[in-house]
Amino acid sequence: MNESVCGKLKNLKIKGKTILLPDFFPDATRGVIRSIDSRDLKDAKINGVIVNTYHLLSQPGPSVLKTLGGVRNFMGWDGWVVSDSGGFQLFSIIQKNKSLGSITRDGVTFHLSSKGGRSKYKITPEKCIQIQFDIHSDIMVALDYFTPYKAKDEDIKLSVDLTIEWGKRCKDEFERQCEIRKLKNSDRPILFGVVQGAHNLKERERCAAGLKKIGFEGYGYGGWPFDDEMNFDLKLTEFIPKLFDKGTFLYGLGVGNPQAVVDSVRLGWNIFDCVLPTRDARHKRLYVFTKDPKEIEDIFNEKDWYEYVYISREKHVRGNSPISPYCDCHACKNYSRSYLNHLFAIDDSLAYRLSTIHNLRMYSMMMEKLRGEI
RNA sequence: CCAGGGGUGGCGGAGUGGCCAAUCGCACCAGACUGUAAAUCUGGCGGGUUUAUCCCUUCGUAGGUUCGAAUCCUACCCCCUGGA
Repeated sequence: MNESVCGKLKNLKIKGKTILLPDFFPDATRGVIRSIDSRDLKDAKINGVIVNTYHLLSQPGPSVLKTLGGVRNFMGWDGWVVSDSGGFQLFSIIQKNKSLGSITRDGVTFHLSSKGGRSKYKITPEKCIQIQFDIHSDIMVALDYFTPYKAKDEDIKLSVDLTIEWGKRCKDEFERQCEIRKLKNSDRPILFGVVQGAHNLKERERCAAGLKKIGFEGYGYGGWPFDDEMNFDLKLTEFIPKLFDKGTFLYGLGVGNPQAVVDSVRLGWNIFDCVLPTRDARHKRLYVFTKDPKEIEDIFNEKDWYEYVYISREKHVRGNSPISPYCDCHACKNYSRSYLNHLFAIDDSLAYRLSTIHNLRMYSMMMEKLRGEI
């Protein structure tokens, strides 16, 4: 374990409350963790969620969120809320289909609403921050320019240039909004910048330096954190924290599967979000510890401490045991594998709910383990 | 008993002389999913091997026609729908 970066940041104070670190916040992209509600989230010991600025801009729209007093009120959630800038999906979708939008120095224009229709949206760095204030999130993300892993050098350079430029505009707008809203220091959300640069370490370094100069309260892992073989890129994950002072708040955007989260915590990252546990749940892939997490002595150095259960397999039709004997989630406490298998077989939405609750509880237990609570 | 329709791989259901070991769907098996265009997608799914526009067995049963039959003919068995 790298003691110089690991474990330095034990908590983060925002708006007078404290986030215990590390933690994992699942993706409530559109203001909901698909198939479950805020109470389920709380019961699964989830402390925070990340919502998406672009998706919420598209629906329900900032004025609705403003009227409702922010997304927390809107979704009946009293935990932490991170708002992602929307950069990632905009860029990744435009890269898949160029007709869906365009990118200029001023911002991103996009022609697809979350309804599937063809409304037009333009997100500039300023607008991105304004909407995040309407969302009323605790942690905000500066608009960044995403590049895929295999990006060409010139694209990487452009992405770093614009990520820094937009970062500055976001930061300025952030300060302006705090002023307009007369937020005291204890009421302010925090804003972090995103380190781009793809696989190019020099560009990563340049991006980190540019962002540091602007001065954010944290920094995110941008881009696609995988190597050529689609393995989680540990080299990059280790490299980026070294570009910042010890104790800097670091956010692993889109990270990751359980092993990637554990590895990233070891390397100094503090908060994570990823669609995997919730999407996998809906896709019938459940996560289970291979032994009681209390008995995992050193999760950073152990292997095979978790595995998948493909719950719709025929072998679970008569499975009288819970998904996991080491799990205290609503699904494991009250239902058998057999029942869950049945719910999937008949396509009942309860299958998605119970599976999602379970996978999220697995993640929250993993985080408890990483915080040394169990 | 008469008339009509039909029996195809675990199931449903295409195919109606060669390109058929047989479209497709379901089920089943093995996977993928990483700041959510995703309750989605990929591959396998008769057997064998020298892995190939190869061999064997298979489209109710038994014969037949044909260079060649799931496909045509005959008989038989079974199912469905009307009628006595």
